[in-house]
Amino acid sequence: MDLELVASDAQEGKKQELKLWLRLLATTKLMSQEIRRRLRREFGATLPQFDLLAQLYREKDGLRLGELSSRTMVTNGNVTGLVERLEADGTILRERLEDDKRVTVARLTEKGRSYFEGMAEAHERWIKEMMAEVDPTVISGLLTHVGHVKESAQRHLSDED
Amino acid sequence: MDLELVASDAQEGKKQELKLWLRLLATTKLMSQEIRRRLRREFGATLPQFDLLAQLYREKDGLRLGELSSRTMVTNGNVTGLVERLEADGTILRERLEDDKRVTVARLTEKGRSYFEGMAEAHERWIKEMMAEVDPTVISGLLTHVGHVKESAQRHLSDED
DNA sequence: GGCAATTGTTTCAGGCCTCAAGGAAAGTCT
DNA sequence: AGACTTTCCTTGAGGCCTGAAACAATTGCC
Repeated sequence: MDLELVASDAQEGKKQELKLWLRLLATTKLMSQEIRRRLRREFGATLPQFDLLAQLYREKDGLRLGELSSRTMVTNGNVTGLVERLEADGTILRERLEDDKRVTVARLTEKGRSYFEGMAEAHERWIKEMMAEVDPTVISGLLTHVGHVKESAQRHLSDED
Repeated sequence: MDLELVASDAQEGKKQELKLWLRLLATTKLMSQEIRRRLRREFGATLPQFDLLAQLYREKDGLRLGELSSRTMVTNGNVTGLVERLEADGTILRERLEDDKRVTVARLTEKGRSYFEGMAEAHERWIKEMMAEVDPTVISGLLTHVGHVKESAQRHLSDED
């Protein structure tokens, strides 16, 4: 094609990032609303709870609240409340360390363990169902490219961490 | 490579959708936390407010709350509160229609208009900055492929709409 | 016209979320 | 030891979010 088209492409391309961002946002919002709805209906759970339980599931010895907070990208203050509610209905428990009485460790109970397994199985099924019409090649392409976006974003945060 | 590898690839591929989902979620969470932080610091605004204002910006005659709700993917009840707060600090105003007194229309004020323009300019800059290290080709590939994911998800919701 | 169903918004309870400020335990410095 | 600083968690105010129930105005049906 000619220079004119290249030029207009370049201009058109200027807002590509913004469009991508809006589309990413809309897509994850759509999907998480659906997941939320189903978690609620079928398990009486919320997405943040599911997320938190998933972290505890793979750590038999439990995690300190601070670790939980950074792994789930949820603020400390918020973890406190989440953990309180989950402890109240017996899916996890919480105890202070003897060595260092500042830290609290949360751990899945047996009940919590099997409860989570049921949810995880359903959750994975739902995701596959929602992405059913997307070509597997496209999926793995997205996996690496979304990874690039994440890494780029990570390097451009206000304060480093 | 041989059959074994193909087979193991196929097995490996089984959780690709789940991985992609988690990565999408983590990426948008990371980016929106950053955007939120900056909107707050530099404009005293929140992301949902920005989103809502963006919709009103392109509709000079305003929008009914129901329209706002579906365009921003925010529930009706939530729109009520958002609109109340935005009206309180004078960026939008709200009025009932004469023809149909059930409907309320929200519209940007002049103040709101220029306030939003400032934010929008910064917002776009931030997005480009965060995606700076991603190849433009990759960006446009993502744009279409994330679109596929969205469409697929849209066709697999519990209740149709 | 009068009653029922529908549409558009608000209200409410419960949970999520952030930032900022508080308190308690452990480490550090002199 | 006593005072400073840091680490880990909790609290509190303000806002976002959902689903369900309440209300009000409009439309449809007889």
